[in-house]
This record gives sequence, structure tokens and C-alpha cells, in this order.
Amino acid sequence: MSTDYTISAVDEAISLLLLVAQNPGLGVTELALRSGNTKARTFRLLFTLEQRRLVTRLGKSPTYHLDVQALYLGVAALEQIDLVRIARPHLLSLGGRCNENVQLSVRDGLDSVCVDRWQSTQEPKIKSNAGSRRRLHAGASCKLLLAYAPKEIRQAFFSTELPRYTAATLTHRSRLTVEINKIYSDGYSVSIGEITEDAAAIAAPVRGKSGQVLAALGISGPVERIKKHQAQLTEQVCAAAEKMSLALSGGQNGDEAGR
Amino acid sequence: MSTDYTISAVDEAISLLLLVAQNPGLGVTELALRSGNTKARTFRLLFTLEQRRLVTRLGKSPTYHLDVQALYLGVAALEQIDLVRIARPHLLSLGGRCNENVQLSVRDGLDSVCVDRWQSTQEPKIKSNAGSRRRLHAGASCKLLLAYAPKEIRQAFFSTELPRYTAATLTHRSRLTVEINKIYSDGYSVSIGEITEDAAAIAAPVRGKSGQVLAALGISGPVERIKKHQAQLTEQVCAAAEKMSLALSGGQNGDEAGR
DNA sequence: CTAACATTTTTCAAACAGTGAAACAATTAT
DNA sequence: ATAATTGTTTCACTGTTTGAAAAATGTTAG
Repeated sequence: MSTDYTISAVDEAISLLLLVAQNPGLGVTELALRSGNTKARTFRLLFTLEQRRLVTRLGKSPTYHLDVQALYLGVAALEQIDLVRIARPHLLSLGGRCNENVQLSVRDGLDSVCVDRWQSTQEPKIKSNAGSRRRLHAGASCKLLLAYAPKEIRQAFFSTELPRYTAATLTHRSRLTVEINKIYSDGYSVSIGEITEDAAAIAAPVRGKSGQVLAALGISGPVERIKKHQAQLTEQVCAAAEKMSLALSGGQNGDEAGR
Repeated sequence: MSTDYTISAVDEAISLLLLVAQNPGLGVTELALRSGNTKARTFRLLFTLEQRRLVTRLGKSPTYHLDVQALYLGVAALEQIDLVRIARPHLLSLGGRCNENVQLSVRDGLDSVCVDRWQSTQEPKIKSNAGSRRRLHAGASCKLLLAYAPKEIRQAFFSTELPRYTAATLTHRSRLTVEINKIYSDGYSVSIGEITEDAAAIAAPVRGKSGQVLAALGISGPVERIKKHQAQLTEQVCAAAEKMSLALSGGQNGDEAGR
């Protein structure tokens, strides 16, 4: 069908950028190793990213981190991606009412990525860091995105090795399949201590105009707090996700002119 | 002298990405024109960006927009950039107290870019969109960043043409110099209707460990509302900026990369 | 509906940008 | 101190990227 126009240098640069996003604080050698490139190539790709302030280096033996241009892209994207622009008020409102961490995540290949977030002010806090990009098998939002993913994706996913984080992590295909079917029929997803022992989460699907699942709206916090109000929280998350879906369907669609 | 290791394909891809960020809704031809590249190159660069979900295309004659990977980078960057991670709570608190738009901006070359933001819930709202990246001469935050920029930058800046947005826009080198000196001695910056007639803003510098200006904290809203509480708002913005500076100095690591 | 037009997608040979390998320099560990 | 690790630079070759222009697709006008 269509030819592949991918420009490898750009593609590798993006891989590297995402690698830095997920693993800040690594040096050239380590990044080269993990990305499977030579040091020289990695060095020059990073050099280019650095010039444009997508990444920056700290320390004398430099370690790479994201820089302000990455933030700028995020801020700009907030305004032009309908999903987030429309969902955001509902997300903030849900967060304010429950005062627990709230995230909006979408599937990207076999990963779930967090695209918006509200942080709780309550103690104890759950470290929601490093959770912005994860494999799809663990956590309420992830499992939900897996449950609603196309068959091809689910199949591809099942042929990969699933890392275990805690005793509760579902790492076997059979158990995960059962769980996914349950999520699909329930219309929401629950996770208790699947990623870290002390954290629990509840997630519901956000749907687009034609009913397709665009994102997962998830709420998370310490196991006890979540369990205590589980019924109520589930209801609130589902209601908020519904509202988002409605707003996304009702709203406008396409054209911005500009000239 | 350090050699230039820039990889041009990657560099152009980033230019293009920023171009899309600033001008969503353009097609290949228009983007090629504005970026000064051939259609074919532009097409393939965009194709690569699209595969990685940094941009997406809408409509049948495709128009490009930022996609979720850009959001993800922003979310990830929020966690690893000290400036924003530390400043954020103060920014949100200032926003909550004043209920006006609040932005945190940094200088990138001859532009100011917004790296974090809080939006007012009051009516009338000021359209703060499209304002995430601007030339340095107009607006409170921009002028402030210009005032505290290194000499080389200011000189480079003055040799460029300055677009006029309203009657109040300072487009002449002499008047702008006077204004900049005033800002420098006052320690804060005010703008009334310089970008759009009906908007006003106040900004104060956020400083790092060694006193260098890292960012501008700005508050903005309709001219009347801002003018009415100008003294009080100025005080609040300056106080919040001070708090940020303190938090940034008190905290850990203060290493900046050189050239 | 068909024709003229505009914009996007594809192809291809040529050229030069990007690459790996390996030397060199700087840092950190012993 | 010296050794080991990590970051930086150089260079010749090659294969990826490139511009130009042709094909396909979409859009507007008659």
C-alpha cells in the first residue's frame, strides 16, 4: 500500500527524546545502549535536541533531562487537541470534588500515556511520577485501554513479556483476559496495588462521537482511601467520563480557517 | 571552537513541529512555504512526526495539528524541570487568589514561551490562546524577559523588525529602551493593551540561586479589572515571584549547562 | 457532469548529510 | 597516583535524504 516515508534520523531523535522523558538523568553511553545506537549518533542526536531546548544537560558528566521546549509543546497541544481541551474542565472538577489524583490517559501503541493530570493535595500522597507512560497490563487506566483496544493490538500485546511489579500484577494471559472481559462488560476498571502495593485506582472510558474509546479517565490514591469510598468514586469517575464523552460528541468538529 | 553537530533533518523536523504548534491547521504546501523547504521534504518530515503521534492531520485535505505525544512530553517535562515543578504550586495559588490568568514564561532565543499557565474562571475572559510563543517587545512578561536578557540578546533583538499589534505597542527602539530601563529599576513590568486593546498584564521576575532571572511570572486580564486592582495585583505577583525564587534557591541542585 | 485547478502523494537518480569506528579528552573510581 | 569509565572529536565511506517533476487525489467552476 503506502510507502514508508520515515526519516530515520528524525525517528531516532524522537525515540531518544521519549527515552529521556521516561528516564531522565542518564548519560550518553547509557542512552546509546538503551536506544541501540552508537555513542556518536546518540551524541549528535542529543546535541541537536539540546540546541532546540527540548533536552538539557545537568552536571559535569552530563545527564539529560527534558527542557522548556517540551513544556511549550505541551502547553500548545493543550489548546489544539480537542480531547484534552474539552475534557480538561471536567477533569479538574472531578479532581476538586474527590481530592484524589486524576489522570487522563490514551493508548499509544502498546503503552498508555498520560496526557493530562490533576494532583491531590491530601496526605499521604501517592507518587504518581514515572507513571506517565506504561505498559498496558497494570493499573486501572491501562487495563481499561487494553480492554477497549482493537483485536490486533491486544494480540500483539499478549505476545510480549509482562513485567511484574507487585503480587497483584496480572502477568498471565489467561487471568488478564478474564479481567479484560469483566472490564468490558462492567464499563469501568479497578486496580488495587497492581503497580505499587499502596496505590489503588478506578478508571472509566471516555468516548468520541461514534462511540469509540478515546481515553481512560482514572482516579488514584492510597488503597484504604480508595476502598473506603469505592462505590461513590466509581460513580463519580463514570459520571465525569460520561460528561466528557457527551461534550466531545456534542461539540464542533473540524475546520479552522486562518489564512 | 566547538564544532557543530547539528543533524539538519532533525533540526528541520523540530522547526516544523514548532511551526505546527504556532499555526495549527495548515497543510503541507503552506508549511513548506513558511519553513522554506520543498514540499517533498516537508511532507516526509511531517510523515515521520505523524507516525510518532507528535502531529496529526484532520480533514480530507489534511491540516496538521499537535497530537498526544506533544502532550505527553509536556506532562513528563512538568515533573523533571525544577523551575516548573517548584514554581507550579505558587502559580496555582496566585491564580486561585486573584482569579485572573496567570502564566510562567521563559525566554527562548528572541521569543518568550509560556511553560505553565492557570486560567481564570471570571468573565469576561481574555483569549490567552496563541499567546504561548511571542516576540519579546510586547506584553508585560515579554518586556520583562527582554529587560533582564543578556546584552547580546538585546542587541540582536533590536536589529529585528518589531510588529505592531495595537496603538500601544512599543515598536521603536528608543521608547522600548526607556521602558526596559524602567522595568529594570522597578523590578516589575506593566502592559496595557499592547497586544490586544482590551487586555492588560503585570509581570515580575523569577530568579535562580545566583540571582539570574529564569522566568517571568505574569498575570493578565481585561484592562478595567487589572487597572482597578493594579497596586494590589502588582504586590501579589511580586510576592509570588519572590516565593518562587526563594523555593528555587532553597531547593537542591543549581547546575546550569554552559555553552 | 466534465473541465480546470490546487494540493497531496509517489517516484527516482544524484549528492552529500549522516554514519560507525576508533582515537582522544575529560571525569570518576580505586 | 593510576585505572576505568564516560564524553567528545575526527574522518572516510555509504546509503539515506533530497529536489524536481510526474501521478494521484481532492476541490472548485462552468
